[in-house]
Amino acid sequence: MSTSINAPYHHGNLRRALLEAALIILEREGEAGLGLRDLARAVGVSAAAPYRHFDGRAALLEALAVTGFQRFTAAMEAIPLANPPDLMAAMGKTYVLFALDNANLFRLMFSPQLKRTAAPACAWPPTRRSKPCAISAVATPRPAASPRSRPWARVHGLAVLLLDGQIAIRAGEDTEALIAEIVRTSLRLAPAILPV
Amino acid sequence: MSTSINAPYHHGNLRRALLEAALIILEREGEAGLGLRDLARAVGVSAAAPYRHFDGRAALLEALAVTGFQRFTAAMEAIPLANPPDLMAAMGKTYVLFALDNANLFRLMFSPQLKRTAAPACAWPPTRRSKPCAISAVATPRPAASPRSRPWARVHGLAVLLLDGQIAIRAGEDTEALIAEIVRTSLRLAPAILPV
DNA sequence: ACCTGAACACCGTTCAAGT
DNA sequence: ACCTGAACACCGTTCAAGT
Repeated sequence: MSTSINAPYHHGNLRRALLEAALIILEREGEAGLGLRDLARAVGVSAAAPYRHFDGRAALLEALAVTGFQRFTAAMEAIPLANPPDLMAAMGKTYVLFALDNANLFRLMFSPQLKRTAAPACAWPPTRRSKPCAISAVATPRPAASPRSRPWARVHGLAVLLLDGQIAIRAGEDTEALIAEIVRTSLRLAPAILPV
Repeated sequence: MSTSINAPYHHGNLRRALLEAALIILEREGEAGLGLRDLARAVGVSAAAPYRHFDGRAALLEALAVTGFQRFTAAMEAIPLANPPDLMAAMGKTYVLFALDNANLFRLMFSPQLKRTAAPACAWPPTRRSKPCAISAVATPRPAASPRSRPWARVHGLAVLLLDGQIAIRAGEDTEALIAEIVRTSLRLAPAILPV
């Protein structure tokens, strides 16, 4: 019986189990509270076991960030497929809600302490040219980093302001509607009027 | 001779020495790289000595944040006294430049992991009513946390975007001028047009 | 190939003891 | 009153050894 419980870890899915447990701990305790030994304990494995799958704590954090960017990109790329009446507003809303729903993961994704060994997998907007969807029309690649060419900057700023509690949402307010309105206004004005 | 070197620490300025050294290490290594034992070593004192002056690492971090807010507030309050032609632009520029010049301290000041035991000393805009300067005309107290009532939110967002590298400044660009222009535009439009 | 156990050099924190 | 030395329970990381 104990064999059936431990069996999966001998079948190659310890890496996934570690990542899943790590995501939960990260969101509950924050990055500082995510210890490699705690993680190994949570998954029921020895303290040294994670080192078969990750080069160390920094590598684990980067792997978490990469899965974060994958989920984030997937969520953003799903929006145009639904043909919403206001595409920009819908994508901005998804952007901000992802940040609020995955606060610590989002913070980690944009943390300056990330090693970013797998650079292109740790960036938004995605740099690959293979996906010709609405994103490429809106998103500009890294090199052209002029403020004018970064329409997502405003939305990112809004997300961070909400995360930092710098913009507080009053009790009883319709969070989603408020965010949608702010995002809509920001994105509409951004290219037309504002230099950011 | 060794007496003259160690003497200051017996005269009551170990606390200040710790804070000064901590600020340097924080800016060089980031919050994660600021260890209590490293700090004690850097100041030439035993590992237990800091505990006479701070309740622990969290308390030291909060003390750092408090001095950060003090310096920040002082810098901001100095602007109106100089009677600049465009007060808002000047204050916004000071805000953003402080963030860039004290990146890790600024991040710590708004970090969600801050204990904030001394709550009013860990906030911007300052909550005290004692200083009737231009700030009180612009800054709104915490309770009224509506997006509309937070003109500093946009500037804070810009600061974080620059810190995160989400808005990159191209090589050869006039950083100060660029920031000043963005800040000026943001602050002017904020109360009039935008809901943030 | 994948995991364990024990070890190493560290932490933050506490506490008796020194001056 | 302020600091030291030694100790405690932890870390992240490494490495021989197990299966």
